[in-house]
Amino acid sequence: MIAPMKTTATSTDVARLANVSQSAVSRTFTPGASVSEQTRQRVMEAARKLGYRPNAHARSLITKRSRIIGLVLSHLENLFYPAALERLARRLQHDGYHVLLFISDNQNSDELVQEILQYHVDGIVLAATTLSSVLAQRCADAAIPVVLFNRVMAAGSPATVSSVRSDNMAGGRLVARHLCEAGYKRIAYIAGQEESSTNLERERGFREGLAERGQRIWARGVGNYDQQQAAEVARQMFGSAERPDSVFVASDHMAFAVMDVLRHELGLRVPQDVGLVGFDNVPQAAWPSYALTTFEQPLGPMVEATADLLQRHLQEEGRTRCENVVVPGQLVLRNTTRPRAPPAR
Amino acid sequence: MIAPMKTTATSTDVARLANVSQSAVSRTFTPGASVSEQTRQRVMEAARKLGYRPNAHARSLITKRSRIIGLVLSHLENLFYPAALERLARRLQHDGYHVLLFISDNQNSDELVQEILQYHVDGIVLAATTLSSVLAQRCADAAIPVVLFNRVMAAGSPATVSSVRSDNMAGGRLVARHLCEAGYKRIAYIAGQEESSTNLERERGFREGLAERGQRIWARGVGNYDQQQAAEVARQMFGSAERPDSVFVASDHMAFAVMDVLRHELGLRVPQDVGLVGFDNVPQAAWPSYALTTFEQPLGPMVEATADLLQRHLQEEGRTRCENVVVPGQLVLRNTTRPRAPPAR
DNA sequence: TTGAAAGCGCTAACAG
DNA sequence: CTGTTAGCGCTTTCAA
Repeated sequence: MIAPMKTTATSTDVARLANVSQSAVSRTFTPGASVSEQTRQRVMEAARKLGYRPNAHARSLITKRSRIIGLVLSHLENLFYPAALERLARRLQHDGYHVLLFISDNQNSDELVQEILQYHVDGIVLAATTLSSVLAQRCADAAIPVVLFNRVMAAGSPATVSSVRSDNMAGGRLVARHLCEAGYKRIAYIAGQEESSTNLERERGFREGLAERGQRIWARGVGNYDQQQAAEVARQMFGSAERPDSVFVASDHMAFAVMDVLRHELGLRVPQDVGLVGFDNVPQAAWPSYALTTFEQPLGPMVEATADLLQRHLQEEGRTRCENVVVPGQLVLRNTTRPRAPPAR
Repeated sequence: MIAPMKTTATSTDVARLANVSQSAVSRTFTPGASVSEQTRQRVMEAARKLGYRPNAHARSLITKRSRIIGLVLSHLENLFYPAALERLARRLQHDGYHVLLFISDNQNSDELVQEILQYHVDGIVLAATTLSSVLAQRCADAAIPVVLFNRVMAAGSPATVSSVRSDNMAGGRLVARHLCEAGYKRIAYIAGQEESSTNLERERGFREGLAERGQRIWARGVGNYDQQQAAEVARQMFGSAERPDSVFVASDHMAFAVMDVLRHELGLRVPQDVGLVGFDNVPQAAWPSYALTTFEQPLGPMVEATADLLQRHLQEEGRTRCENVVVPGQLVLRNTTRPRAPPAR
């Protein structure tokens, strides 16, 4: 109905049209500022006519808050991350924040930090298992709130940043118990990125769980959270007659590749010949073709915790003790492991 | 080695420390500005000491370019989108741009436009099959370059925005030919979102391809690009004895759900009992458990085209004719359809 | 409640 | 090549 405006209107334009001061315009668009209903109306009217919206850059220049959260990711093939990304972005958007995306390859972390800092983001979420801890530290040094998603700082790091993760240790332990109770005897482990906190914790819990039952890891390989590598490991590990009778794979994403090698390359049946357990419970784990038994990392609670942590850091302006949130997860039993006991009748 | 700076240094600080003017600092950080090697060194030195980086907001306030691209997505479950997201973000990041993410639910498109506009993004990529055209139009009206990814404007829209898509029509046609040549006789179609341009084009091409061979769609259902709905359609469609002998599903994502229903709920064999073809060629289509025959939408070229289009719009400051890029794709034959002809011996 | 004035951190003329 | 000056669009004292 109205001709598209070629140029963006400024608060000055609106003020002029509404016959008020620039401050009045500003106040109208500042929740909780004191403006009379009358001026507010006039300003809104003028703003509508001009298609005016406050310029976020000008605003953040003076308020020193950009309402932007930097989100650093590395690889999105593991479906856990896109899912997390979507939920987090939704949640932050709901709170009036927006996500600025950074893809990292784990190299050039210095450069990346500089880029992030330029935008004066209000907070940073590091969601990449494989990201170096120095990146986190750099960001924290710049006095901006950092929360690690699905990982913690490497042991020995100054560790001044918050984190959210699921209970990887407990998860590993539960998987071990489940496998033992199902009667598996030659239990293998396929690791993710070896030095990542997720892998370290999962493997530790797994070993402990096995030890409880007087067992230990019968064979071990490293998949680095990569499908190709995991598949290769599976070929080697299950290629000989003296093969494991079950395997815990450190992520669902790798587990799918392993299962495909088992079934389609080696002709082994899952779970009859080999029991298989993953970790994450990504949507695909529920797809009937896989029906993967796995430990669930509860995305909803993890994202909520992340957003909450961020909010708290933002409000408390600096002095907030960093926190390490651990959200509980659960084992989801599907069809890739034998049931716990033989049918009772 | 140096104590973490609590507060961010400004160009003024750097100028003072380096004993130069503020402009000298600015020039040092502006590629292609004229600064003597000497001053440049001194500025860099001072900047390093202070941990200085130009403030992106202040910069964009005056340059009127934010080097931010708004990316609007709706649902990320369809793996085509996370993959696109990652590549696009990488590419833009490489060019010195960054992606600000917006998740849309197709409602409140007005509000969303306002939010986007606040950030004065340099360009917008709309990557959601199901997004309303009015959103696109609004953005275009604000005189900011918009490129539609994997879709075009609805017919009848003012259509002043560029787009990148694969050759959906040709894809549909190829699928039809392939199915006919493989000898299928009762060929079904499961649609995506009915009014989306992707679905319209794919279905049209499909119908034409069938017509060429004197065939027509034998049964039809609507899955709305959703797995649940697609599964439900499959149950109905293949539940009776008079069932189709093959089906073209408008996206891989739906096709996986359909295949699982076929195999695991209805006990039908693919491809022996039912031939199945998808669209997209997402990574999962290559997983051996699915080995889905599908039409590939070539992500690399599509993303390149999107970035190029954006670049061109940005450089040509306004007057650029809008362009509709169609990148060619190809049929990827896997194991969900019978081979073209029976074995020759 | 309102307006005038100052200034956030930066770049872009314009002289020199 | 360099510094001075003005001002991007906004919020925020401070007085009225």
